[in-house]
Amino acid sequence: MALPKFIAARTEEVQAKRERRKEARPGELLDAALDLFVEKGFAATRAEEVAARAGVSKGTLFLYFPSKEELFKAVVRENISGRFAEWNDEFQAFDGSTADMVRYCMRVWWDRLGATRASGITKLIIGEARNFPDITAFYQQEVIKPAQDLIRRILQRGVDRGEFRIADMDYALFSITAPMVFLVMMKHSLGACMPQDYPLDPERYLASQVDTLLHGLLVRGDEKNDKNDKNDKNEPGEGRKKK
Amino acid sequence: MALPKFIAARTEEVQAKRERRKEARPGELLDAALDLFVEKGFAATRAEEVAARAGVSKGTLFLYFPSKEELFKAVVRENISGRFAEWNDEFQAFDGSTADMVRYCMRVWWDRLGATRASGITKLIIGEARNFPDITAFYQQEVIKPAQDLIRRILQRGVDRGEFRIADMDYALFSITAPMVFLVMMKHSLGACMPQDYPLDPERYLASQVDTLLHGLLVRGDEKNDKNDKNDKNEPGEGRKKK
Amino acid sequence: MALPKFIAARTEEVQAKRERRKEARPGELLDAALDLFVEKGFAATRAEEVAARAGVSKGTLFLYFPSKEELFKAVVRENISGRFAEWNDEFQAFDGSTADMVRYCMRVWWDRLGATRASGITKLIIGEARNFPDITAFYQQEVIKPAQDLIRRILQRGVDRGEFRIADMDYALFSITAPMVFLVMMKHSLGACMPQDYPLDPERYLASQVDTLLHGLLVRGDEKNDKNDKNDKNEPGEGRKKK
Amino acid sequence: MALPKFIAARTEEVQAKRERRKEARPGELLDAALDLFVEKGFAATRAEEVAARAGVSKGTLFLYFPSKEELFKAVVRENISGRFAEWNDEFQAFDGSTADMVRYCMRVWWDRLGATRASGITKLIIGEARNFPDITAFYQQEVIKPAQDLIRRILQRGVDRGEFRIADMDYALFSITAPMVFLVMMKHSLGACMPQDYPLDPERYLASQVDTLLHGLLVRGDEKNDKNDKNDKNEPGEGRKKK
DNA sequence: AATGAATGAGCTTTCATTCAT
DNA sequence: GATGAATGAAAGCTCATTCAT
Repeated sequence: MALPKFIAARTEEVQAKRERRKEARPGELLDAALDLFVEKGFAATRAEEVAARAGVSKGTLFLYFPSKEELFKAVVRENISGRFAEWNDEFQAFDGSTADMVRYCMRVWWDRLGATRASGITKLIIGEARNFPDITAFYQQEVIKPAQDLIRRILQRGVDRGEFRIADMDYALFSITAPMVFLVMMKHSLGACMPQDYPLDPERYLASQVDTLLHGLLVRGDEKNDKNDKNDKNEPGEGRKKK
Repeated sequence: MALPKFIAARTEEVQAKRERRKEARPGELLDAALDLFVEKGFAATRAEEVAARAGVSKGTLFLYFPSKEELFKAVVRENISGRFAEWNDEFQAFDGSTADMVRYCMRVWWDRLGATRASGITKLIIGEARNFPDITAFYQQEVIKPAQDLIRRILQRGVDRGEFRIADMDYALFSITAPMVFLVMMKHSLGACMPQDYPLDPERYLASQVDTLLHGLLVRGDEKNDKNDKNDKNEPGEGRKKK
Repeated sequence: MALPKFIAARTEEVQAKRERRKEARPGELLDAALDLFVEKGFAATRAEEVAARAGVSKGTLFLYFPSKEELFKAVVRENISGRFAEWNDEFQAFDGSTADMVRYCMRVWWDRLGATRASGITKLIIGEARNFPDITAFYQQEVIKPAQDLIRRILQRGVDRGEFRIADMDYALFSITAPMVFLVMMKHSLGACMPQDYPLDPERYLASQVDTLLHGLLVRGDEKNDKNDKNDKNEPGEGRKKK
Repeated sequence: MALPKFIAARTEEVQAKRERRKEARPGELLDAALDLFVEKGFAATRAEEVAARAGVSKGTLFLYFPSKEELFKAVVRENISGRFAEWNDEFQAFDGSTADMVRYCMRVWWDRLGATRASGITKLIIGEARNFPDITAFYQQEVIKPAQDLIRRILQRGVDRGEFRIADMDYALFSITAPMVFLVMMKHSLGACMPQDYPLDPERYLASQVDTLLHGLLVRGDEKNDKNDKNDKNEPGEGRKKK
């Protein structure tokens, strides 16, 4: 009898929220956390702000994730490492030339990671790796190692099939990751430091880097072979000039 | 009305400190600050730790620099922006081919910045630009703009002398800075994330990037010209294969 | 990544505190703050001490008030400026002679402000106005101006009804506020400097000051009118009809 | 031989300073300290600022005064308590009516203290007495007590000579000091809080307060006597013979 | 006598995490 | 499950005072 109108008024609203509770909560929190971690970095992201952006209270955040660090790990798993299995399968099933496989790899990386918010995590790691050794170790094991293994397998396939000639596998790996790192830096941080808008078109940049790389990697005699392979269905051809 | 909490018989120790008073202090503090800023970033570096590393107390730091932000700016001036004048003069006086000038520029950058601790400041800026707008603005004005102007002048010289053919100056600038940024990331952060030590030889990496770039920039007919210019006295030639 | 430093078995104590949560907190903090601001002044009052006196921790204070300055403003609003509306209404409804209105005003001021802890805020402002311009501006706008306007309206009513003859309104205002200020100084500060207890009876002092003032303000012909309204000098009679 | 020109250049300048050293130093420091204490209060006045204003270094200040508190006491002695002996003699030698003596007292106070910077010390004491018990005790003993004794002697003289009729000596004292305190508050603090410039003429205010007081104090039969002595209300007559 | 570099306790404010409801 | 009030360690900066020169 005391505050019936007030309680009644809140009931519907609360009801509405209950609908998407339990299962939705962690996802909303991870989503908010990704935004904020990418925007501010790990240390500067406040737990309360994550909760607020997810529409829940601070307490609820810690109900789902025992600490800010665990929240971060969950964000990484959700957005990056959790997908390696799928990608591994995808590349396992790939049956074009290895040159196309490399091109496809680059493109998939850009479409599914590089161009998304998730790439900001790389920037975050670069900035804060040394301050959070646990996170660094986690990232190293859950992201960097699998990614390198994946790329390494691709390159090794090229070698095994006589398509690639690779003197130093580590150096080759690095030639593939370097442009990725650079693009991500531009996108998430350096771009903001530039006086004018940088006219960097990520897809063209990546394509040109890949081509440069391939012409160094490819066994010379096979070069024309590569050209012929280019139109396979997985990678419909790079001939575009713009965009 | 604070009371002296210690009567102290550390006379000798204090004596030793007085020796290198006033002139030495700011330098020692800047040195310690550079170390810590590079290691931990701006936000995570505690003023007291800087002071401790310089062998003084918290209060002494603020005797020389009115705030952490001013300390950071002083570090940047000391290690980067304060040197642009000298570099500008150096390039003003350069009279070889512009291709050699670009090679020389890259090499000078690596020797005097990239290979030193100061390059860590770039990593710091990448990680924290968005959280400290004042610092970003300062860095943008004191470092990025002068650096771009310097490089732009070099490229323009190439164009004016008929050596270079440049369609888009901004894009050309970016082709020069990209490898710098990438190297710095590897050195200060990603390297620590790598399972094995990356076998990246910075000087070879830079040289190869420059060559790739030049063969795109150079006016075709002048290409042999460039080859001839290579032996100018300022930068006696890049023909080395290793290291 | 702070760690809980205590596991704490103070359950009962905590229980008791939760009882009067949220609604009670701000009031308790304002109460403690008023005590300490009056006792020590603004600058010398430590936030932690306010919190401790309110029975909460340092952090809790800043949960309710974003800064020490805002805490102070809230204290002023709670104890002084928030009451002007009510007082304005009260005087709007007054329908005795304006002389009685002045006496009533003095008495109300003493009963509701002068005699309470809140009057110590005046002492604080006197001592620290020059060191905290923001606070001074706030106090000037939220307290001094409304108070002067209120008194000015009373005096103007006397003039409009032919009861008072006032040459200089500002000077007249000052004649009313001077004894208030003096009493407050005695109560909160000078009294503590006096060797013996000062035998100052505030109510008698105020009544005598008012009478002196009125005999100067009153239009001579009305003087006997006024005389009729008042019964004794300690208790000057409250001819008001309403409220 | 090392820096002869530099040393020579400084010599003259230093020489000039030596001229007024030793004796002048404490006076300059007291002068600067009075300014700053009055402007900012005791706690908020920084020792270094006092030294700077006196043209010496921080260390020198503590060479002459062992602590900020002692500096303050010295300021009080220099500007207030050190003068009581002289004033006592002056009043000892006075041989006009006691009414004139009271008027003279008020005027002398205003001319030599109230109207000078030194009156700001009263404001300072009001604001900070409770925070600095040592200072309060000192002020109480060195200023308030002598001042009260002086006034008390004057009033007692009036009683002894049959000029005054005083029921309660403490209350009478207070009637004399109240206007002094009020004027000082207006001058040093409240004035700054007032929206418009207050039209308070200190000398008229004091004269009128004294007259009001005297007509209450004076034995009725002597009243006409007193009337004869005074000429106009702005300048209430200086019946004193000496000095 | 004079200097000023050095000190460190002390103050306001922030924020991850806890826990009674 | 969800909440949000409460905590307290930690960080930047100030300033009276000391003391070797």
